This record gives sequence, structure tokens and C-alpha cells, in this order.
Amino acid sequence: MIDALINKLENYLTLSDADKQHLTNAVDRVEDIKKDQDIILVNEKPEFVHLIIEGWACRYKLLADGQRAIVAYLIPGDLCDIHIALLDHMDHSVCSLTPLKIAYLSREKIEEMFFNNNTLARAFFWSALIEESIMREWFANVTSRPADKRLAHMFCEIMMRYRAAGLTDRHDSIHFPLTQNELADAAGLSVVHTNRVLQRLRKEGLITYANKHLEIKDWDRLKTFGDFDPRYMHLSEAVMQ
Amino acid sequence: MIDALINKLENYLTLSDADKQHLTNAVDRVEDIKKDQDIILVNEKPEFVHLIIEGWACRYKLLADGQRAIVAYLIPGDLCDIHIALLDHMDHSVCSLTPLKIAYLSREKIEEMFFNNNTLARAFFWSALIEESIMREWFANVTSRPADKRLAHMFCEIMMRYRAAGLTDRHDSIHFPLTQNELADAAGLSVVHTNRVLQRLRKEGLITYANKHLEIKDWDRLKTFGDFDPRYMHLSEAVMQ
DNA sequence: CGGATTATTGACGCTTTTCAAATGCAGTGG
DNA sequence: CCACTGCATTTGAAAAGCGTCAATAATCCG
Repeated sequence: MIDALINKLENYLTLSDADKQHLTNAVDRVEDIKKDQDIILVNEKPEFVHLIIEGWACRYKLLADGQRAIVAYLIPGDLCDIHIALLDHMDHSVCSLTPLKIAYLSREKIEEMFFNNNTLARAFFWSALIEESIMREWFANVTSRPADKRLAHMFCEIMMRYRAAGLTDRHDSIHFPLTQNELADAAGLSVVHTNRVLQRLRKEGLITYANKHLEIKDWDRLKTFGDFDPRYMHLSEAVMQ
Repeated sequence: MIDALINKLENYLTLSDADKQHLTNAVDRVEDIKKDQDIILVNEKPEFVHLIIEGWACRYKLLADGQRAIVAYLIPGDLCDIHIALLDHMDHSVCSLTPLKIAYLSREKIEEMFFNNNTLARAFFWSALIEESIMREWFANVTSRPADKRLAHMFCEIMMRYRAAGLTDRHDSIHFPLTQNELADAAGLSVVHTNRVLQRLRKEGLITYANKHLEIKDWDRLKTFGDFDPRYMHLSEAVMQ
């Protein structure tokens, strides 16, 4: 059930059966969440740590003028809010982008693992550092690359993260349930422009993207075009090729 | 010597004298670095963890087209690369923006503290989470706000970070050694436009900024204008007001 | 089938970039 | 002290990229 999380962490280190059992034991329950529901709201301190088992979610911030900035996508294996093991409030919200299966992890058990199990402490810290690294790359991506390369880069990243979590073993075709609007809010673009750029990427033969399905027609060209170097994700060689 | 780091961490928790001593003992040596020198290069795994004692540095990424994206500013009290306690290579570089005093912390001692001292483990993790939170805010800032508000927001943040590290007790005037070019590379703007926007902010009576010195003429107005809400930095009430 | 999202298109305007040149300023050496 | 040099700031003009508005087509879902 928490396979995706384990797969992701094992990009970095090997977990013993006991470690995996500890993680599994931290699961209090699993719940189904509908699409477009807030799982965690900014300024809250949730009781449980949420782990995505199935579906997509996003971290987002609401700005003064009411617009939504999506600052991260969350896919199976991603923890929504380990932050609150230490911080006393969330600095952003998390919302489902599809129907979700979510595991509720006991905060106390997470803390206990963090302080009493060096391997898992490493794993949690690693996971936070990776998220930070991804944020840096997203930042560089939006500040420095034009819209077409920017989207290309985002597609490449998602593909790698799918592989890292063991959700696909290919790098050319995945379930991709985002609307163009949700893509635009993360890329810092308007929907209209996002739409036009997507059409260009399609016409160039780089991708197809329809019916909640993304297909990368030419991985190498897309990678080069989007200036994508997966090393910032610190994954295992096997995943990165 | 490591006061700024301690001040920063004590926004979050109280360190015992023993904790402070441990941190101090981790310092192998302090070195002077010239301006515009790379302290850590991407893909390296530095031997020591670097702590800024004096001066400014920046995290940056070099992109395919040769342009530099500054993804973070580092000021006294900031650790440049705890990452490498866990990760096997840097995903970005760090460069001095002014002459620097840098403390070299032993990686082994940091790791030992992380695994054997719950308070310091918390503190390091907290520090990483804050950096991540700041990255999220930077991301939302550049994707969602126009150039003038974007710069206003950045000024507000730096002011708060100065206060958090005990480098000033005011919120209206600091040493600010960045060139407009270095500001532009972080804001995702061209120098030309940065310059024009700065002139507008000056004309509006919000700031003055010359001779490596930033003065905020009207903190409340600047805050409102830049849509700045310091809660994402998770600092103590005293610092945030 | 009907209502509601989502995707697409066109026209227009504004923010920001780029290019190119000018001005100002600090440090250096004679 | 002044001329020279190199860097940082400022200015102008034109073009590009992207956003906004508004309307239409396509698709989804009950």
C-alpha cells in the first residue's frame, strides 16, 4: 500500500524489512478523497501526516489578488506535510486534483521514527532535501526558460518521478490527469498561452497530451529541448538510466 | 562567531549551552573568501559544510544558454550545504557576492549531532524546511507577481531574515550589497527592467537603494504592496512583530 | 440529453526583453 | 591630483512574449 513511498525512498537507501514495517505501522487509516477538495489548509496544523497512495494533488498558495499559484504536484508516494512534524502551521494548502486515496500517518510515530531510527531519519530528511531541490529547479525553470521549454521540462520531471515511485517503467507514456488550467497555474502562464504552447509541442512531434494521458513521442529531443538534467532529483542510476 | 546561526535557530527552539558548544566545536576553521568566488560547485561533494559568518553569497544554477539563475541568497547564519550530509552531490553552486568569512564545519560532527542530539536534529531539519518554504514563496512570487511587487516582496523578506539572524533590530535599513544585476538574476528579470522598476519604487517613496544600502521608507506600505506575509518563514513572534 | 467544464481561436494591448549607447562612479597608476 | 579603466547604472527605441477579453467548439458527466 505504501509501495510508492518505499520505492521512492529506496532510490536513496535500502530499507530493512523492519524499517518498512515501521512505516507501514504508522498508517492509521486510508481514506478516499474527492476531486478538488482541500486536504490541508494554510495555517492549520494537521493531526496526521498525509501520504498519497493514489491520485494527484498539489501544493498551492492563494495570493492577494485571488489567483492560485501551484507550487508542487504530489503523486503517489509523496508526503503532503511532514513539515508539521516540526513546524506549527502549514505555509501553504494542499488540494486534490483527482479522486485520491490518502494514508493518514500518526505524527507521533513519525517523530519516533525520526528520532530513534537512523535509517528512517535519513530517509525523511532526504525526502525533504529532494523536495527543496525540486523547488529550486522549478524556480530556475520559470525564471529562466520560455514557456515551451518550461513545459517540456515539467513533463520530463513528472516522467522521472513516476519512474522513481515505481509507477511506470517507461519514460514515454503516463497517466496525466491535469487540465491545462492546472498546468498553467504551476507554470506561471495563462491558460490561453499554455494551450498555444502545447499545440506547438504537439506539432513539433514532441508530445501528445489528451484524455488525461501524456505521451512523450521523443524523449531525447524533449529532454534536450527542455534543458532537462535529472541529476537534481538525486535518484538511483537505474531510474535516471 | 556562529551567533547568527544560533540566533536563527532560536527563532524555533531554545538551544542549551551544551548544544551551542557542540555547534561551536564542529567549526574546523574560518576562512576569508574573496568576492565572486565559487565556494561549492555543482556536482561536487564538499568535504565540509560551509557556514556564512560574514557577507553575502548566493545559490545559483547555470543554464544551457549560459545564463545564471540565482535561486537563493545566503546571509550570515546560513548553511550553504547541509545537503551533502546526505546527498552525494550538489545540485547547484554557491558563489560569494561580497568578501566572505566562512566557517568550515566537519561533516562527521554534523552527522553525529543529527543522529545523537534530538534538539540539534530538530534544528537542522527545521532549517531545511524553512529553506524549502522560502523557495516555495520565491516560486509563487515570480510566477504570480509583476516585477514591482516581486522586488518589494524580496526586500521585505531580506529585512526579516536580517532580523531573524540578529543582524539588525529594525526593519527599515540594512547593508544590501547586491548589484542590480544580481538582483535581476534572482528576480527573473532583465537588468534594464529591474533598473526601471527600482526607480519607480524610489519615486513612490517606498525605498532608497544606493551605495550597497537599502532603506525602506515605509515598511507597512511596502509590505502591503508586495503582498508580504512573513508567516511562511516560521520565525518567532518577536521578529515578525 | 443538457449543463458544465475544458480546450481552442482571434484580436489586441501591455509587460518585459533585447540591443545599443551613454553616463556615472570607484579604483589604479602615473 | 588627474587620466584611464572597468564595472554599475541609466536611457531610448523597437520587438517579442505573454496576458486579457471574449467568443466558439469540444468533451465530460450525470
